[in-house]
Amino acid sequence: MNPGIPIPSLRRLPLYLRYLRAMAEQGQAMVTCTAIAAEFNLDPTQVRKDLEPIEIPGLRKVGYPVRDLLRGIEIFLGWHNVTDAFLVGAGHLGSALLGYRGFVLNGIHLVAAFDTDPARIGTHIQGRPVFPMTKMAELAARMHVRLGVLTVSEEAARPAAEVMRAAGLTAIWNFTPVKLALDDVVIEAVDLAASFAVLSHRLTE
Amino acid sequence: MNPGIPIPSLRRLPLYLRYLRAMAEQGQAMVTCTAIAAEFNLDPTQVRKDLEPIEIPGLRKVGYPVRDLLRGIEIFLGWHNVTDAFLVGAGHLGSALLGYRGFVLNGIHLVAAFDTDPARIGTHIQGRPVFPMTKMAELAARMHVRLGVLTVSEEAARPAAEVMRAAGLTAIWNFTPVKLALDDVVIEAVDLAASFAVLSHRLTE
DNA sequence: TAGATTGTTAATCGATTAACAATC
DNA sequence: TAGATTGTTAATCGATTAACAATC
Repeated sequence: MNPGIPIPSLRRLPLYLRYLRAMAEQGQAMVTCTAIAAEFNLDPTQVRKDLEPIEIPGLRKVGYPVRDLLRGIEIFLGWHNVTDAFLVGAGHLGSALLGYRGFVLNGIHLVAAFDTDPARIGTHIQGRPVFPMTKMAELAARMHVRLGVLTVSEEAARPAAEVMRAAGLTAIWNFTPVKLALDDVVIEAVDLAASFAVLSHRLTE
Repeated sequence: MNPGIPIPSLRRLPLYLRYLRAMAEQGQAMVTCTAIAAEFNLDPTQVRKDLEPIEIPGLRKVGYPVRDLLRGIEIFLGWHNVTDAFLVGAGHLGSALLGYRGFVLNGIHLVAAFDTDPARIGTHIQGRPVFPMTKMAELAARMHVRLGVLTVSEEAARPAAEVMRAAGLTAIWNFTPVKLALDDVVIEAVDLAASFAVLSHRLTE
């Protein structure tokens, strides 16, 4: 029924959020679409369209209230509360993500890691315990975790995703190059190869 | 004049390439758009449109020659030769990327890392030497490197990008959350926040 | 031949951009 | 009031999807 916000708009919201946080930090009370658009080289009308679903009314001639808009975006994205998440695959990339402090600004908190490697199981990485995959279902239920960040190798991606589904996780943030599709699980991929393809092609021109 | 390939098509090519490599591995000689489309849940017509700029003619009723198409995509993306690249920022994420073996399939070879931290400079990470930022220009010229992978912290992003530009790099693959824009430098961002926004919003529904 | 697939043109859909009214 | 900005509708643009001709 409701067509919802366009994906491109959704992807731009974190950009605006970062800017608004900087403005709030500086004590600025109001901000215009023109200013936001100039910052990111966008069309002011596009910014206004993007902000429409947030439903924070602007003041004509003045702009939008920084704090309200900031809060509105956080709530719209579900970033106002921190969501606990599991990390699946405690290799190089997984360990890097465990160490990334910026996640809390996006409402993510990695509470535990899972791996198949006996050498890693039982250790702590960046202060988070590493469990065997077999413990996932029990811990997901006990800790009410429904989001998993998948950072295993290409070969391990499909079986690991299946374990995550079986453990009751309902969302997977997929960092592997494998295109996953599972019933009843929301999957979003960070596609490094796609991004690099765009860069590479522009370099060959 | 030439409108060029659409970005969405470009981003799908690595997907097809992976599939074609798997097919070639299995010794399959021909592949149809229908099969590729089924694999990735896409429209067969879309796959055909995406493959059009590769200019490898298909055979009606039979499909496309796997090896030719595979090679065609590699050449189209510039992935048939390995491009040497610098890693800028040898922290958690940078170290993870240094350890990622899949890059060679995308034609990237990280030959050296750069950092400002004296504790890291002079060491090796994943077999690659870590140099001070001040050495970048000299080494870029000597090694003919023009691509940089930026994995520094948010705060360090702009100055680091400026050093890269000054060192003569012409392309930056930006893993920081900062939106960069530099004259004469092609920049492509891996936007984790944008990706997570899509996932988060779907979870709030 | 009949059927499946490529190749290509047309129609549709959705996002971006332009135009402009409302108004503080 | 005049000018700047929001809010909204219309036009444009580009990508996706549908239709169909060509042909192996």
